[in-house]
Amino acid sequence: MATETRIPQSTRGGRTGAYSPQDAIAAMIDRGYRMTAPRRAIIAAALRQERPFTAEQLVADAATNAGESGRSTVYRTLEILASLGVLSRILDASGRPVYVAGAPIHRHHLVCAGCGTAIPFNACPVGDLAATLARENDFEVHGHLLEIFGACGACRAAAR
Amino acid sequence: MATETRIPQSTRGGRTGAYSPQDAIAAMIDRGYRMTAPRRAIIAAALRQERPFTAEQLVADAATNAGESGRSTVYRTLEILASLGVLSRILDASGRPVYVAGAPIHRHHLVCAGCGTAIPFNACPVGDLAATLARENDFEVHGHLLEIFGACGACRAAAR
DNA sequence: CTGACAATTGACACATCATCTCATGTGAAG
DNA sequence: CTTCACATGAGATGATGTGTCAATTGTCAG
Repeated sequence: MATETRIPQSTRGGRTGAYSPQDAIAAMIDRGYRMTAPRRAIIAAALRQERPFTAEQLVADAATNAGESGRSTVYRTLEILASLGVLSRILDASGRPVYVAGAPIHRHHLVCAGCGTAIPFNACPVGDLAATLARENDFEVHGHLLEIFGACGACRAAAR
Repeated sequence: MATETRIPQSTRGGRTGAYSPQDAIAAMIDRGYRMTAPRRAIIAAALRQERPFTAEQLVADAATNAGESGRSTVYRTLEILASLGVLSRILDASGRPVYVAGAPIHRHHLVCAGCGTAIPFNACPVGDLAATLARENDFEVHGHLLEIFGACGACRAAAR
């Protein structure tokens, strides 16, 4: 069975809800996935990132810092990690999909157009509005995406 | 000169703020763009769409229903139309960019995952929150994107 | 009306991102 | 240790998008 939701035990990365590689590995085994060398390398590389990253970036990173994982394997593993909540797949300011560590509880971020940093926030102003709109438009709401774009302090300073 | 904002005169399509081909052509000429046969065909094809469409779909549509416009021309013209507010470029439920008729006043949409229809809405619950988050995170807000995903009535009915 | 010039076109090359296939490799259960 | 289903990864394929440049064409001045 093991259908329970996995809660990461350690948050020593300082990020709320962040998984350690061990947590991620445990979560994968828990779901019946085999633990292979490429997967370990990809998990390590993914959780090593400090900023949102594209799948293609991780292909390159895993190639240099780990033992050459194939593109297919990287894409597949990222997909699995996203499905487990270890990573979330969000959109950057250009609408391109990027991965970021952490569970996609809300997919709400402040996204810096300069450096790509996505600062998550929990306040959700959408709930009531979504319910109202759903009623008015005969629409069944499944989820929502709120991304606030702009420039972080560091990037504004660098621009000067 | 002619820096005034163009307001579409006709809304007979029934959609709020929709441009007619004539409006779109006038807006382009107004900005100094030349009116060519391919552009007329692309405008007509774009405004004929009843649902959000990708650039590639319009390449195909313009090829069959109009006189074969090149891919480059279609992409360039859609970009111009988006810059004029005739179309907006939004993201579908998969994060892929699609075009939809109308000005992107807020980029707020109810997006149906089934048929891709994007129902725009104007209520914006983000303003105060964005200001607060900006202050707390030393972040300069440039804009935001709010997309509520789900299923429209027609698609729910079709599913049954 | 007509010529001239600059905007525009579109075929094509190229780049990026992502998915699929399938022969080969390997983790892990027994 | 054997077995086999799961996993890998090289390469093909395809979708999307950008850049180039010679040929074409809209528009304006005269």
